[in-house]
Amino acid sequence: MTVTLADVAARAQVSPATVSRVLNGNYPVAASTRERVLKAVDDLEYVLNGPASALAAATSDLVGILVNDIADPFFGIMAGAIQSEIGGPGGRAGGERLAVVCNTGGSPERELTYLTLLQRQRAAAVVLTGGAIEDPVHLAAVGNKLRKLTEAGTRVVLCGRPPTPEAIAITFDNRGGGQLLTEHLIGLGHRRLGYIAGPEERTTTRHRLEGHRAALAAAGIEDDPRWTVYGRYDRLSGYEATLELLRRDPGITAVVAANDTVALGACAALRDSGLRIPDDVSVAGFDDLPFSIDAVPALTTVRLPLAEAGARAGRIAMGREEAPHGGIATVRGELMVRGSSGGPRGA
Amino acid sequence: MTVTLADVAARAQVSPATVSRVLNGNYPVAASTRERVLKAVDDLEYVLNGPASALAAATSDLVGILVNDIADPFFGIMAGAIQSEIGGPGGRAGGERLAVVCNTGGSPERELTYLTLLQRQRAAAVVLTGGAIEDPVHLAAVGNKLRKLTEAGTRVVLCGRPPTPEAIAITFDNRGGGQLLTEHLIGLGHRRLGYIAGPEERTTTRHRLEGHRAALAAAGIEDDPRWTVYGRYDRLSGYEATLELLRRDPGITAVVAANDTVALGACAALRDSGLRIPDDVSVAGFDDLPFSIDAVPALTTVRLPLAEAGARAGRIAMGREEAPHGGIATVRGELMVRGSSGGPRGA
DNA sequence: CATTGGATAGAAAGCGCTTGCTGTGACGCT
DNA sequence: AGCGTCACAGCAAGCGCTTTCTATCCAATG
Repeated sequence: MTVTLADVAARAQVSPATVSRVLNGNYPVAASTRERVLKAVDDLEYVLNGPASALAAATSDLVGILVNDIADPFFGIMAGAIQSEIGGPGGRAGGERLAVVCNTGGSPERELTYLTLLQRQRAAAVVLTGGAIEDPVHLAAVGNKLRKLTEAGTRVVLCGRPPTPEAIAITFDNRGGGQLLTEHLIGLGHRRLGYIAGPEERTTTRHRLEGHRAALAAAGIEDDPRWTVYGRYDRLSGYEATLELLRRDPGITAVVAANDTVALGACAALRDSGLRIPDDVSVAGFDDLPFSIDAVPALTTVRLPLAEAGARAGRIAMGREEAPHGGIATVRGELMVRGSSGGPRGA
Repeated sequence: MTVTLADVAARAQVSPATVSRVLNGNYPVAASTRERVLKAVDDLEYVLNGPASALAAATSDLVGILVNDIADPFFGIMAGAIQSEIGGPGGRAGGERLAVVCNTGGSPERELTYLTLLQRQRAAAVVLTGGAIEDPVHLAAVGNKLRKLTEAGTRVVLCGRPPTPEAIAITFDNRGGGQLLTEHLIGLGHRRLGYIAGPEERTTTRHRLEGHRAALAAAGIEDDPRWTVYGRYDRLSGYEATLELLRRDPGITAVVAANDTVALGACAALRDSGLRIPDDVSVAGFDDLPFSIDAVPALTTVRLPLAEAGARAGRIAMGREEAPHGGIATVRGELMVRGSSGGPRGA
């Protein structure tokens, strides 16, 4: 029924070994033989059996990419960039690799399960994106898995994740970015800044918030606890948190959001509350996703080089680029000042 | 070095066959034996060898998802929904499956290569999303591949793609949606409507445009060829096409875009041209992606139930839902009237 | 002309798992 | 008591490929 290597070998009048070598191209095969084999492959429409060759060769051409939410462009952009570099069809690399994008939904258990699944498939490499969860138990479990994977020959790279001892990391300077943003707002004259944070247990959330607070501290502004609201990384969360901030202190003149999506929710809440942006309240986001420039007014935010970071992580995962010195590369964000931020009301 | 089934068997004092049966749970094993085996698995931190079992069982637990652009939420949303249904970790289904998201970038060759790669992996199922390319040669090649896959036991489902004889299809009524949208605009009094189409060779482009023209025809409006510009499904394309439309006929009072992303570009171009939306020119999108509601004014568009369609496709692919009658289910879009559309200038 | 060695091709031993078929006791039936 | 029936467990034959080692051929060398 299905065509096997042996069938091709028979048709080309060579041994299976030779066919295998033609297909893998890592052993001298006479040109005439090669052609005969290739012709037979073509005639028979032969398709290699992936599992069988993975078993025999003890490696597969699968590359895992773990993301929190595939529907979020933040992850989509990174995943796309990683994939373009791992040498799938159309990529520049040699062998044809299959990217396995795994959607963890931010759940620690799923993250672990997916890592096990990838280990089971003997993945060639794994790239984990997005912030980590700061639960020591989970962190240890992930670390353990990553070590196992590495030992089994799987290359592990973190992209936009805090570094761990177990893997090479391309990490974003969320702290610095947060600081930049808040400094900008303070520079405009703002003194009462609301902050909409992400989920409390995520590293990304903490780092961005730390940057924000560092900027406040540097300017000698006391951070009123009422000015910080935790939420999720989605639009609705931004909407609700903004209403909450307004309730707690109607006097805030700026809202800093955990990311652009949250910022859009904040804008909507402000508008619905009859406030103008930036005349009454300034808004800032984070990430500079493509849609941020289309908000009205366009969002002031911190641009993260998502595609570049993903591409680099992909190349490192494929061994086509050297790992950064010390195994860690920190990528800075760039402040994008746009229409959503301005001087405070009455300034 | 690596732990194998045999090691587990030895430790649990049973045969490898028994271990395999415990792990697959499709053969009676005494409770006491099972426990012993499970304990051994745990002690040894055994991880099944995916390729080996795929080879032996002649099926894998990989499910392919083909998308045009993973960074585009349109595809991200569908991919996420499909994945949540195929029973990966956290999904409701039984076995743990790995979703392989393949980014074709809209390229026909890559599409074919990925299908071959999935065939090679003996994927359990494949879901193709997004519009197809209307090149007969390519269509035939894809059809051929799909037939091969089906014959090999891979379930093939199309999601948001025009039906083909080779597969079950959940398809969007792009034509009807396009018509709805333009009817709405005509109803508001518009008579000079610019249309920014997607790439000319895509089915989605053609269907939406056909709907638009049908609405025009029904209202007795002659479609001036100058009013249609082809482009890509991205923001820049919308921006440039809008300027082009304005150049060709400054008198247009509405712009219908191929999708929401294009519509945002159109809005930007109009704004940059000093035109107000919808006072001077109305704008309409398509898809109702999450950001569309955050545009200012919010985008009038056609909502496509991306997540529902994806979920359904996923369930069908997993054999957990019956295929629709005749193998084709058509999903309609819903007109979402929002702020970006209004009566024409001077009405 | 015998010898050496490079270039190819083949034989065969697995890779680690699944599964059809074959035991083997224990149980219940007549 | 005798025998068919179950419920489990094990044996062993692959699944289709890779790769080491070996065999062969032929040109080049002394």
